[in-house]
Amino acid sequence: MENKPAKTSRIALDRDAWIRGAIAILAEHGAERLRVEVLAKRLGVTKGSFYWHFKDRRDLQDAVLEFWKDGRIRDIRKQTQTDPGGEAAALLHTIEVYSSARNRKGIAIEAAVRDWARRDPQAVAVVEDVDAERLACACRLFLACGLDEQEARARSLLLYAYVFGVSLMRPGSFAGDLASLRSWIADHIAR
Amino acid sequence: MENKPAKTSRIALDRDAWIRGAIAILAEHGAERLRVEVLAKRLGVTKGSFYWHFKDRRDLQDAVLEFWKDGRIRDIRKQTQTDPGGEAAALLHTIEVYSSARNRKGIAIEAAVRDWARRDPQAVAVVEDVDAERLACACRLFLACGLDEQEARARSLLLYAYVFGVSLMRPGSFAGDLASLRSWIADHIAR
DNA sequence: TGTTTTCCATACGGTAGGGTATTGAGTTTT
DNA sequence: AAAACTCAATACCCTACCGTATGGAAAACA
Repeated sequence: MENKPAKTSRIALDRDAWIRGAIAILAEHGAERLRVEVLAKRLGVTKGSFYWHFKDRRDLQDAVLEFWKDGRIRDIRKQTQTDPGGEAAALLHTIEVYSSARNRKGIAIEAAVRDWARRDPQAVAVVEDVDAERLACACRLFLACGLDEQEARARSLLLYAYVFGVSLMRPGSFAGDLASLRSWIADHIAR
Repeated sequence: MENKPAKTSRIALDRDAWIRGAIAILAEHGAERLRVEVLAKRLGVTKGSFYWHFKDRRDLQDAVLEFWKDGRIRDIRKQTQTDPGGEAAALLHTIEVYSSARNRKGIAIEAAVRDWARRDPQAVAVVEDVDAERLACACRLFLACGLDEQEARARSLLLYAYVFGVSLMRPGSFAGDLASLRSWIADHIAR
């Protein structure tokens, strides 16, 4: 009850905490299920608090989209930065990172946002910005590997389409040795 | 166009009509928004009718999934059947058909079902069955082209992952000449 | 014709959720 | 200490749905 250690005893929620909670719901249940009462319950408060931090549900949604966009753009820049000569390895690294099962949560969020973008113009804009940045980053690497502009663009598109596509599929028993198939594919995309 | 029961002025709905309407909603608004009252309104009746044809909402969902699964399996078999020697062309044809913007409605349904499968075990099972059939059909074509088992499987996986992935992306201005990029990619996948 | 079956309307109870208004308790500022 | 600010609880209204119970009209059948 009397839990008041020092000056930060009051563990007050800020906008960022709400956004993080919202993204967890997004990953688990999708954009449609991102409801303020559910989110409030998850954070252990009531929605009375929510409407202090956000104008309305739409306000939260926009904040979530911006948060995700910034994170994704920072991430792709980090993943694709390399010293001269390491571009080919960086491409394989990117394919690995983005299609890996290690990245389950990230993939779930990605899928949720992309599905969201099927009905929400704001989500469309964000996805377009993220895709543009990713394609540009990959394209830069391919160009550094000596490919011409056209082929660099085509391979970049193939790379990301494959990565997102495979995260949607259920290869099941078809791919007995999924790892080696992935490896073959990565080589085929990156050259 | 539709097979009406002869001289009856009463245009009674049957289970199939409900399923078709449900799929339209699925394409437009996603699985989460497939609600019986909304669907009933779309069909110009009340939900009193719905509960005559279906036990509950889940019953409709399962029927929709089965309907989609049957259609998709029939379609992939049709698209990939070919005379001996036409396998390579059939592969390009398949890529073209499945990633074409002409197929907007079908792609929307596909995306909705796959998103659905993130939370619904029944949808997972259906998607797995459809993917298995599609991969098998593509693999058959690749094998007929003379590839070994491993490469045939890898290319099949790449083919479908790419096709679904590209339907989720928003290349925007990156792909100035999207058509030629797609063409390059199709060749690169099919060889 | 009368009966049965088929399909749908109406009314109802119940839950989930969005948004607002109000109050209040803890914290910071004056 | 008083005032102001921050964050949250409560109560309330309203809409969207799910599922059920019941009745009724139109076909189909006897």
